[in-house]
Amino acid sequence: MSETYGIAELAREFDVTTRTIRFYEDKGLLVPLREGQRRVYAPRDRVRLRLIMRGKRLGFSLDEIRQLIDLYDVDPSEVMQLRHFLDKIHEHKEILVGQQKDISETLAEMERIEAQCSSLLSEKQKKPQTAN
Amino acid sequence: MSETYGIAELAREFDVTTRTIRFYEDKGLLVPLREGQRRVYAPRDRVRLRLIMRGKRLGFSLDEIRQLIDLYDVDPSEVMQLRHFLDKIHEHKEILVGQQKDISETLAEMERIEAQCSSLLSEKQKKPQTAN
DNA sequence: GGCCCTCTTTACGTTAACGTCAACGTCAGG
DNA sequence: CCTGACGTTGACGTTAACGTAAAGAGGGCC
Repeated sequence: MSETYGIAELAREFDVTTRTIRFYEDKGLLVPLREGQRRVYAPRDRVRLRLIMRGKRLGFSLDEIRQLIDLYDVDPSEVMQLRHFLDKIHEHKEILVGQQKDISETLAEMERIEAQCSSLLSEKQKKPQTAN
Repeated sequence: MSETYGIAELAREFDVTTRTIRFYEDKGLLVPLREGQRRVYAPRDRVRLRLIMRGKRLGFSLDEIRQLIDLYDVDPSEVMQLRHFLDKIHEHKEILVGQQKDISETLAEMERIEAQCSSLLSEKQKKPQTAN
């Protein structure tokens, strides 16, 4: 019933090399099952890989990403751990909100430059003779 | 009239080392004036440094950041360059929008986990005797 | 059996982004 | 004049995140 994947399969899907996937395993980001020597990836590994890629797009290190991923596997055993988790989550949420702010600032500036740039361009195209 | 800054001054303000600032200069991200041997930073260098830090928070490489910064110094000379600029801007805007999506997805998941986590916590605190 | 293909481990190489250390100049204060 | 704070260049060290190459296991198939 449960779908499984080979390493090359995942590599193609996420456009990374198999080396990269094994590297992530070395770093404790992925823990696939084995069939003999072969690595066998379950859907949860695929989800993890997706989380990893998203983390990378946001500029987080593999270390930070691992901590993040661990948040998805909360085991509701110890209260202390739950508190700690909540702290971690708050911490990361703040970083993300900061990034949102950085992005909207940057986008605003991009659009300012863009407008200025394309107005210059249309001017030039109206009167291409005036090299003024 | 125009304010200037020393390297240590900027380093303190942005919480980086002087080594880092010199490194950015090596990479062509900063081009301070000189007084004899000493580097003298103008307000525009300070702005650039701010842009660099923001870029880093968003996970861009120094190379990408340099390209970005260059966008702020559009010289309206050549039409070809303007077109090229517009392309670059579009390109980067798409990345930023992608990041926005990644962030809001992640934030949503964080809050889902957070809710689940704190509901577990409050349960535990109501009946701390049931180690169930 | 021979060949090809995928997968495995092991190990060394590489790039970016700095850190660290050495060796030296310069200027104000005591 | 000496010290100490601050600045300079240059060179080598370090860490993260892989790339690359070598050498071999195992299975399918003709």
